[in-house]
Amino acid sequence: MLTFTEENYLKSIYHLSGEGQKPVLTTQLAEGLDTRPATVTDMLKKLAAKELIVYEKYYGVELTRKGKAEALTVIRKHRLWETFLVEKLGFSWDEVHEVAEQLEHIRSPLLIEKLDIFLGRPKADPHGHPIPDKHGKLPVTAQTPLAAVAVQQQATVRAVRHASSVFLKYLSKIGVYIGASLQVTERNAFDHSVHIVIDGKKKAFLSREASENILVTPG
Amino acid sequence: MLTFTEENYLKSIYHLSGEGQKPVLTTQLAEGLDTRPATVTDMLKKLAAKELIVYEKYYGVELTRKGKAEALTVIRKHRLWETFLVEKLGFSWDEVHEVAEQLEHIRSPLLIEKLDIFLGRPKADPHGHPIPDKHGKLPVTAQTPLAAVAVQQQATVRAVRHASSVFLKYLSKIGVYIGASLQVTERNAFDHSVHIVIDGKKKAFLSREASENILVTPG
DNA sequence: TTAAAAATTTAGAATAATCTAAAAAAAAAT
DNA sequence: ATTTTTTTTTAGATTATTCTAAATTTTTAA
Repeated sequence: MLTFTEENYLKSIYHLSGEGQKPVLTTQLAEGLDTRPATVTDMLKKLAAKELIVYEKYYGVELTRKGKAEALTVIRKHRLWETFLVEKLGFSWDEVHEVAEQLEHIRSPLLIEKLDIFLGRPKADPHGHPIPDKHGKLPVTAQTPLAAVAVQQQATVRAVRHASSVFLKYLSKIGVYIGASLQVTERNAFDHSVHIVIDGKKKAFLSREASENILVTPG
Repeated sequence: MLTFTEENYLKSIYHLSGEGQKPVLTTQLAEGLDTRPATVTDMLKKLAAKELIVYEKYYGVELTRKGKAEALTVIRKHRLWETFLVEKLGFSWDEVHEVAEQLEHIRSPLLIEKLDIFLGRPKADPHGHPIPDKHGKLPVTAQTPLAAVAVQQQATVRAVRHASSVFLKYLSKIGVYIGASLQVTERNAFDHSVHIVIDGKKKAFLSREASENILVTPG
């Protein structure tokens, strides 16, 4: 059985590797987990001994099939709890992360199954992030950043990339939400900032950085 | 800030002392927390240093005002979560304890407040145990064990004393539940076992031990 | 009231997770 | 192709929780 710390390492490795594509470096993990590289090295040895990761000294770390499955279970729990907090308890999307970081470690397969049913087997959390099913399968989605949408094109908001509290609060303030219909009315050639119209009514201005972090589908 | 272990000690001291009446002994705690007396002694020193308990060597331990407040917060969370699991997720009353033991340690006053509202500010959990309000105040109830109810008297089930899984399953099987109307039709003078009628329909037989653990109000 | 039994504490050690400082390896730059 | 810089690992400690075994204190019983 894994400790909370071990689960956090696996989750962090999963995210930093880009769903398990590229190897993750010690310093990246130290940064992401707000700890020291030496601490990370110690933990990597432990996770490798448990066959949850493949760890090659000085090179980096990758998840094994087993490690990836554990990571996806934690991510599933995190996203289901976030959905619960917003849909049922009335949290706003910028308030849920810290609480879900705690709830994701609760151990009870029955609880997660019942929660999933209670929520209507949601496919995505309040930030639009896909919820893995109980076998760790992720729904595939073809989303593009708003930054890549051509002027005059219509698009629907599906997710946000980095769900930091300040970014989410900012989006709420200007009227951007999951499901909103956006049209890019103008793109500044100099800094790639854009003017948008939300739901055919509200106008807003977004920096390139902001538009990179809003994921949409055409139409 | 308290660790999970510290919270469990405070909760255990609260329960074993009978809501803070009598001092609790080292061995009692070791028994209740499934650990060794030596371990308990170590932790008691730590809790005393934090002024959560008054600890007198060889004599026993009592909660301070601060310790009692912490214990009641954990108990509040435990009972709210149990209520959620039964009322919203469809758990049965014998399945909730272990999960609530984990959930009770989640730290978020906002979460607890929102959960309390979502559940309609319940006064008791699925076992009939009173839920302290956010200030640690417990609703007072005048409940008596079924063992003390006279023959032919009518009574309503309000709570169970020891909510062990086997006992709860057994009660469900014979048809006893919180809110059920009971009548004691016969009491055996030898072993104090009783015959009861549930809701004027179902008949059942209960040992003295079982009837000691069912709490009722007259009528 | 003294001896035996039970309960409790102390001493010393183990495991997990963390740290700082020093050493070693890899990458970047001259 | 060296030297310098950066990254990573190792070595050695620290804190929290737990344990066993030995010592001590309290309680019970002869």
